[in-house]
Amino acid sequence: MTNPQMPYPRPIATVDLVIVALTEAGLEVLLTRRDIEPYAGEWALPGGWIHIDKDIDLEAAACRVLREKTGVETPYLEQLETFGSAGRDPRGWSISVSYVSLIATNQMRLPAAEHRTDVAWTAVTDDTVAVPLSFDHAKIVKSALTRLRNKVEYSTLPVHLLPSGFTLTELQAVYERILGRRIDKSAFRKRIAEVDFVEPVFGEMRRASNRPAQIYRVKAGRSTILFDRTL
Amino acid sequence: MTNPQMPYPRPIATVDLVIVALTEAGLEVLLTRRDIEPYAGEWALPGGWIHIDKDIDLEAAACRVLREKTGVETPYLEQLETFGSAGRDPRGWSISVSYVSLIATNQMRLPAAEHRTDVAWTAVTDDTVAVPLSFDHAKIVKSALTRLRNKVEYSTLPVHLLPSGFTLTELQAVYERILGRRIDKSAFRKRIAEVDFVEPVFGEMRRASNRPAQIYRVKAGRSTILFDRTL
DNA sequence: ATAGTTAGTGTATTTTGTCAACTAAGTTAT
DNA sequence: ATAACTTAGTTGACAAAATACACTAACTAT
Repeated sequence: MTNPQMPYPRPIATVDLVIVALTEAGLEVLLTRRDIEPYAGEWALPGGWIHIDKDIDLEAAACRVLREKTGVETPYLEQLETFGSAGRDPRGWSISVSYVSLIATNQMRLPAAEHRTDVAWTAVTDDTVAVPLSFDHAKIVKSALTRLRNKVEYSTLPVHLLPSGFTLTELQAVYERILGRRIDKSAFRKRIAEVDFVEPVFGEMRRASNRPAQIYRVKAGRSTILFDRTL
Repeated sequence: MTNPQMPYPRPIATVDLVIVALTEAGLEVLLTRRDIEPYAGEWALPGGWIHIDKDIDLEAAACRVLREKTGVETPYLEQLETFGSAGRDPRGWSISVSYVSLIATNQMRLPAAEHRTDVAWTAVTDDTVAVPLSFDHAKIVKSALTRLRNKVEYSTLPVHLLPSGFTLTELQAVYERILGRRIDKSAFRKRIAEVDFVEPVFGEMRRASNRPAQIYRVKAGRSTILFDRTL
């Protein structure tokens, strides 16, 4: 820093979001089609420039992007990793602060309604989406899903992928689908009880042609808790 | 993004480093005294603007700062968290991409030689340094040390705080000092053997007035490995 | 009633962690 | 020389925890 009064040229600064939901098909990521250059017409993560006049901080910028794309107001939002280099954007040296957001499918004001071709949920396999992505967004997606899978192993994070009322069997199924392996029912319930982050909603039951299941909700303020050990 | 061809005003972009070493006194963090406004004369984390003409990417910028301050060339360097807001720097909306670096005390070309008053190692207690820090750097230090302590629990990360040859007892002592609790010798050695990341340097022994101890080194390419379970 | 299905719990077995003792190999004091 | 001391490194008994698997419960459909 020889003379910082003389301003250095500044890099481009953006936030990009990996918005994840779990559907029947598996994990899906929300993508948008770019309407301007560079990469016009191609798929990219929802994101945008930081508006230094409107956004009070990074998280506010990420929230704004999320609201604009999905209408979700109070999501699970976590900073992921920051990518910055001379080459990742043809317009010049750029920084992307990336965030992961988990949302329950039913929480959205359907941003990907059938007739829209500029927003789409895209299935993820092997931490990769099926379509090619602009910039280094494929790397960001991979980073997000690696982090997600690791964290699921020792946290209550998957509740954010479910609606507010759910059964323990449903919760277990979310863990199993993300981890890609079976979990023992009794071990799973023991762990959930220890962590003490859900409570039964008395009277509310999920009914089917079998024994009804108790419906649970997250205890106030305990939505993300880390386990001592892995599942 | 209404018209991104018209450039938005860009935030200030910097990298800041939490450089950690372990001395007899405990964990210490390297601080520098600022020579220019804002906060001239006060302590801050080593850091600097991203030079978009010289730095190829964020990690290169962090490496440059580390080299300038400590002379260390091949450190353990890990991206931590990115802080950005309208208010954290009086000069305007600014982004700080923070990194943690672990270095062995003896690896440095003494940046904090006795006669220098602009660089200093400062003891950490309770994830806080003893002196007040500029900007939001106290928050960055806290974030770094929280991450460090968590990660020590399930990774081989502490080797980076030791010189290249070390005994298992020395390695265990590093874990114990960071975690602040005793670890059972036999359990510790079992875990280290399982992870298989160190190997004995045959013939080299640490000698004292007792039974000599085998000296170990990190196996090539296995310097940072995660455990299945916690220590 | 009975069969079928999923919810929810209990238990035996195996695995893992804890604690403490033990042997090993050197130095130092007598 | 030898006994005392110190730290290195290993072993085994016991307690605690994870795992697998079976069992009981509560409903619907036939």
